[in-house]
Amino acid sequence: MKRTSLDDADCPIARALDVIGDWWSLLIVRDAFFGLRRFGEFHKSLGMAKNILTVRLKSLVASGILEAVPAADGSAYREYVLTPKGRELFPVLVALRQWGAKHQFPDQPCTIELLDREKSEPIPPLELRAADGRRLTPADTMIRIRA
Amino acid sequence: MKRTSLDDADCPIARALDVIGDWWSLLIVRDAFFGLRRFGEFHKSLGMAKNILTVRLKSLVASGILEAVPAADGSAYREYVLTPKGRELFPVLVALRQWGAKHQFPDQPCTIELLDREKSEPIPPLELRAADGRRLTPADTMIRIRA
DNA sequence: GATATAGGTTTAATTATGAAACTACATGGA
DNA sequence: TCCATGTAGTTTCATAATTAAACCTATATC
Repeated sequence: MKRTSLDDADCPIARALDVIGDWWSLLIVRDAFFGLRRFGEFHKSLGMAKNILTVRLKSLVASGILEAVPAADGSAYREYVLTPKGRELFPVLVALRQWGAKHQFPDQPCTIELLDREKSEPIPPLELRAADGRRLTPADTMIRIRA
Repeated sequence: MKRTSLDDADCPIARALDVIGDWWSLLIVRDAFFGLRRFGEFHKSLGMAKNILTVRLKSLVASGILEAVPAADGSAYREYVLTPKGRELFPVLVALRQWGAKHQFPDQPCTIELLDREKSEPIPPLELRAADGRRLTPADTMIRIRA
């Protein structure tokens, strides 16, 4: 009666969620994008129990999303940094951010904005586009199962 | 000692995950995009325990992601369909799908493809672009907290 | 009306999460 | 050097969530 594993599912969404589909992992990744590297930094930022932070960090390292490296300041501690695989989660975070900002702030608007650093202006919503550049709605897409 | 709630966090990612950040919710939404509507359809597709399917459906309805409507075939049963808010999760699912397909199929490539229906060709990776169309990497972005 | 199916609820066992205490090691200061 | 403090965890125990299976009721089918 274990938590059902999705790591052998055919669906890439299921496999992705098997690795990062819990309450904390993507928040750790978010903080890693924000520049946090140390156990204590994550702990303070997220306010989560230390034992489960330990488990999550180990899991993210095991999944190849984070890498544990010697501390940059020369101290004997470790630091956790995003791997290329982890950095490629950026669109997932942006999509979640945009959805959350639009739909989960019913009273006053969200005060945290993602900006284009060069122009200091907000980043427009992610759009799904076809190879030829056409904007696509969900209905414009379909699933194909390759033999 | 309840599960820590993130629904009052300032961060839109945290608020989004508070609603859909569990193992099953996004898979239910995925199936809803695929056209599934009935309790039994979700149950069969996902293979999850029925009681927690009940809880998740209720939660998704309460969050305004799904809506419970009378069955389309005139029977007395209910069906669960995506609301506009739920349909706007599409970029999240696409981002997860693309990441999972790229990184979670180490042996043989993923056999499930998302296609542009009109051309029957694969949909290219989501890209983050500035208002002026420049492609943005994570390093090209920054967070601003509005006063 | 009898039977089967859909859509749940209930129950009990297992697993995950959480808070706090505890430990080991590193660092900094007197 | 010695002590105090900080970092990074681990351990323990209580609580909450997930699971599987049995059960239940209303609906649909014959």
